[in-house]
Amino acid sequence: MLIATWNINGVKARLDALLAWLEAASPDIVGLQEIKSVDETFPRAAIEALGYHVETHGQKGFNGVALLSRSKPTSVLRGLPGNDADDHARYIEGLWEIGGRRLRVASIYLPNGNPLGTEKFAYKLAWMERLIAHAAALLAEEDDLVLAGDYNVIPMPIDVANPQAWLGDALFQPESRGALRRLVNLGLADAVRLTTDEPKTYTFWDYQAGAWQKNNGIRIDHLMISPEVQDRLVSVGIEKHVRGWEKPSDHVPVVMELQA
DNA sequence: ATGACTTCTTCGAGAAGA
Repeated sequence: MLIATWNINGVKARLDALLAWLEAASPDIVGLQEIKSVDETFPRAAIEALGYHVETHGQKGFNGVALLSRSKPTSVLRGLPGNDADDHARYIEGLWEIGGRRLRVASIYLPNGNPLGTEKFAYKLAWMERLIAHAAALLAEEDDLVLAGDYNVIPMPIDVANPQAWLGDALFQPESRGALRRLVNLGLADAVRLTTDEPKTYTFWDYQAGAWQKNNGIRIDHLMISPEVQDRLVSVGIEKHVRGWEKPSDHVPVVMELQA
């Protein structure tokens, strides 16, 4: 079974790339972020034609997350619990019952948080606290759990080509990294780092200043997995070649294989 | 370097991203 995450940076601008990647990689469950679409205009028909069920949590203009899956989820949660006043579409969670097991997969678009010293950074940190609280509740269920998404956090210096350049950025602040560690310390694991300690392992390259050509990247898209899923982990791959496609997203998919 | 790109708003320049 293949589970993936991809910040697609606009599902309508990226539809051809999405369809091509779904056909090539044939994932079973995909969490998308930054669909930049409302639910009504999400291009679901073209995706359904490839055999996927589509669940969206959209928003006008920016943000927005979705779950694509070979089988229909038995339930779906839209929005991260813990603050009814938060109207950003950044969280969708599905529950599947497959082969007698219960599997939860969330698609997460964690706030960017820049610039520092503004309410945007406070919102990021508060959102991370809500995510930690919700993850703790989910882990207590002891079902298979995957928190997949664009975390907008660089975990460690090894995960960035030029650490010095990010010292003043919300993605690399001690508070952001500490909150990510506290999420992991609940019992989740970063699937990429369970399988490789290779440096220069990135998931995002800026459109600007030739970042892709220079491999000036960062690793911010993560598959965070519960102990039950860790036990079934076979392999993890970063679909780096997708960044070289025509009209690419600035992020690439991250995929893991689990034992059936 | 308040830059550089890119998408979305919706037809033009601004917001947002990372």
